[in-house]
Order: sequence, then C-alpha cells, then structure tokens
Amino acid sequence: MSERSDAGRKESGEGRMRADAQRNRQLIIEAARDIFIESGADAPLDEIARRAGVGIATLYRRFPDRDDLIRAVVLNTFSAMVDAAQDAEANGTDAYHALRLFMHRALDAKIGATMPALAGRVVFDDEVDGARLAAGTVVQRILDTAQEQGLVRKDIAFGDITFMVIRLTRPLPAIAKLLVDGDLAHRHLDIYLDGLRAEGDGERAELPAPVVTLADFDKVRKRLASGRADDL
Amino acid sequence: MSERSDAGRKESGEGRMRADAQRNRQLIIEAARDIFIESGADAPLDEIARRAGVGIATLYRRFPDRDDLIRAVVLNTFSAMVDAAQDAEANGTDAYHALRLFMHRALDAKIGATMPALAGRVVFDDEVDGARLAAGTVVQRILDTAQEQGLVRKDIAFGDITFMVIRLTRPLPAIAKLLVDGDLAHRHLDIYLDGLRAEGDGERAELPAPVVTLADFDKVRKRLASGRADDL
DNA sequence: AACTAGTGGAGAAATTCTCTCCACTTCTGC
DNA sequence: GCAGAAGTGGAGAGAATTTCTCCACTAGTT
Repeated sequence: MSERSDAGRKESGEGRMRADAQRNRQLIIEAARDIFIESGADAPLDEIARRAGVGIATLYRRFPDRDDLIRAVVLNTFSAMVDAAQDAEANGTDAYHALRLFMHRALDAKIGATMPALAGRVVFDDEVDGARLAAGTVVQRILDTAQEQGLVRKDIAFGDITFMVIRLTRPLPAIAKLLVDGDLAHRHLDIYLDGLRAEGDGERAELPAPVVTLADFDKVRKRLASGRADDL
Repeated sequence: MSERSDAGRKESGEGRMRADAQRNRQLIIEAARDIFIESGADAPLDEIARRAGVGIATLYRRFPDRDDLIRAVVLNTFSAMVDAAQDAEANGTDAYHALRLFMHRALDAKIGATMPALAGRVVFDDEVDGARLAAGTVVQRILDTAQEQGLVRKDIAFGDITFMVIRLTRPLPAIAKLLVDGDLAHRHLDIYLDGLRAEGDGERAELPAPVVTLADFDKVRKRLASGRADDL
C-alpha cells in the first residue's frame, strides 16, 4: 500500500477536487467494483479505466497503486451495506421483511465487491475495520430481531446471510444473459429466504421473473449452432 | 479448436495409452477443473500442470490446445452430473430426497466446471451437446417427479436447480477457510432446499456444521492484525 | 533386457500488463 | 468570458507473465 491516494480529500468533505474529477473518481470505483467481481482483484487496470470511460492516466492519478483502488472499493461497499441495512430496518414491516429487503438491496449494491477484503487483499487498518464492523453490526441486529420475533429459524447465523449475498452477487456465465432478461439472483435469493423462515411458517414468496427451463437451453444451443454467436 | 487431442483413444475404450499416461490424463483434467473454477477458463496452463503434479510438456502432449482441455473438462463434468443424478434417483427415499441427494453430490463433483461450456467457451458439437442433454434430462425427470408428488413447489424450474448448484460450486474468498473447517456450500444448499419444498411443509433440515458468526470475523481480524497472515 | 511411449523442465518468442510523460481540454473564480 | 490551474487521454517503453517447443532422460510393456 502506498500514500493512501487522495481519498481523504473527498471523504473528509473538503470539496477540493474539481466537480468532474470527483465524478470520474466515482465512475472508476464503480467500474473497479464490477470488474473485480467479474475477474478478481488482479484484473488489468486498463480494463477498469476503459469500463469507467476514462483514460488510464486518470486512474493512476487518483489511485497510485492497485491497493489504493481496492481499498476505495471496499470502503465504498461497506458503506453501501450500512445504507442498505439501515434503510431496510426503517422500511420493513417486520424484522423478517427487513432482512429480506436488506438482502435484495445488498444484491443490487453488489456487496460481493467486499470479497477482496475477505480474501486478504486489503490491509485492515482502523478505517477499514471500522467500516466492516459498522456494517456487520447492523446486519446482526436485523437478524437477531427477526429470530427473537420467531420469524427466522434459530439455527441461522451471520455468515449464512452475508456469504449467500456474496455468492449471489457474482455473475453467472454469459449464457444466463442469453436465456433470460431478468436477474436470476433475486429469484434464487427469494427461494433461499423461504428456507430461512421459522419452522411451520409454510407460506411461500411469489418468485420474480426469469423462469429457466431445460427447453430454454435447447433453444440457445440451436441459436448458437445456426447463426454466429457474436451476441455472447 | 484443433485436432481433438487423443481423447477418443481413451474414451472409445481402446486401451492404447500406457497406464501411467491415462492416470496423468485424468489428473490433468481434475486439476484443470479446479483451476478453471477458481480462476476462469483463461487460467495459465502451467499452473494446471503444476497442480496436477505433471510437467507442462505432458499437458501439451495430451491437449494440444486450451480448447481440447476445456472440452475434456466439460465432458467429464456432464458425465459426473449424470452419474450423480442416476445414483440419487436410485437411492433417494422419495423424489424430494433424490433431488436433495443429487444436488449435494453435484456440489462435490464440482458441477460448476461446466461454466466454460455455458459461457460459450466450448464448441457445442454433437458429442458435447449429447452429454449436456443427457445430464439435463435426468435432472428434469427428478424435478418433475418431485413436483408431481407434491414435494416441491410448482413454481420451481430447471434453472433454479442447476444454476444454484453452479453458484454454490464456486469458491468463497479465502477467509472462509480461515473461519471454518467445514463447507458452507452444503449448509447453504440445505437452506435453499428447504425453500424449494412445497407450501405448508414446515419441517426444516438440520443444518450441517460450519456456523459463522460476526464474532468469528472479529477473531480473524485480530489474528491477521497481530501475527503475519501467511496462512491465507 | 530391449524397445518405445511417456516424461519434465529450460528457455526463446509472443503476449499482456504496468506506469510515465506531455500536449491538449475542461473547469473555476473573478 | 478570460486566465490560470486542475484535470485528461493515450502512446509506448519496459516489465512481467504466458505459451509452446525441443531434447535428454525415465519408466512401463512384452
């Protein structure tokens, strides 16, 4: 890790950066988040710059080395996690629905981008660890409440929430996009959530859109066989 | 794709290869499967050779180019899928338990290694497509039966079984290994399976071992903070 | 024991990735 | 709207990684 980049400049609220520079910085973080999720934390940096629609030099100016960038992504993600959780607590009709809301929002916020942190790619200094703990605490609180109210089975633990969201965040192979429009992750999360409910609570969530059948695979196979497969 | 390697030699049963060569061929396929799952289908080939405990030249002799190797891994994986499904059909007490058995076995067989196929990295010639269809058919039959018997909710489709197994096959960040001994994937699969059950069927599976709490994360964080983190 | 299929690893060639430099563009304050 | 500062993109040298061949050596097979 190097000089810590100029992250502090923006985060400590001193609006010293030019407006367009701040916007670019955010675009880079988001592109990096997506690329890290797709290709791991060693993904080429110029691919990130390209995805962000920014020159490679801009990326290097903001984040002198890869660790600075990873760090920014991780902090950004933990903070999105806190937002999602607090929002869910405020808006869920009960603690189970708060949990449900949180997990769906966390999917959208691509919480899986915390992976580099969990994989040891990030130095856990006080700032990162504080963010981690803050995020963990809110999630734990939602889970505890849901269990106290008897809405979630007792044998579920913290890791069953967070690790599944991480899993669901990671992209499926490209064919999934050929098969369907919607997002299978949210559908599968709903099934999982039904599995989290307390015993005897037989009601089932209505599952969201993409229903993928064996026949769908056949169709795609034929499409690939005939025409060219440039749409992958 | 090139000359098709000498896969046919072994697969058509003519035991023309020397015994040690056949063993090495299998070791390479298994190593490739694991590395492809971990690092994607572009992973360096010498890493695969190293993992297989074999020289790089041996790998190139068996599989003249990367596509040959991918192809072999995919065929191997589809065939493991058929084995797992047939075995599950024979051994499950009812169709729901057959489905459960299949999914757990499929996890162990790392079915996620079919990803390169699904991601368009493999030419779907008749052999590959036959294997795909054979595997798909058995799984579909198990699911159909379970639904007819009212053991699995009606709104579940083929893709909800296969894609979730693929997701669960992919490895979690290294920290998961620091936190726990067991395999979270099987635990999370059981929760998902509870969510697949037909409405009103309130019983819950007893979840297997690794329970990961927020406190576990704290412990690891402290461990990393003090000593060196070379155990990652 | 002799013959041949099989093996490992060094290293040249090709490819990919990193990171700097600088001429040019865009914001901001006045 | 102007001046000056802040920000930008992309070419390309250098570094690092990856591919793939060659050949002296080893180990199954008969």
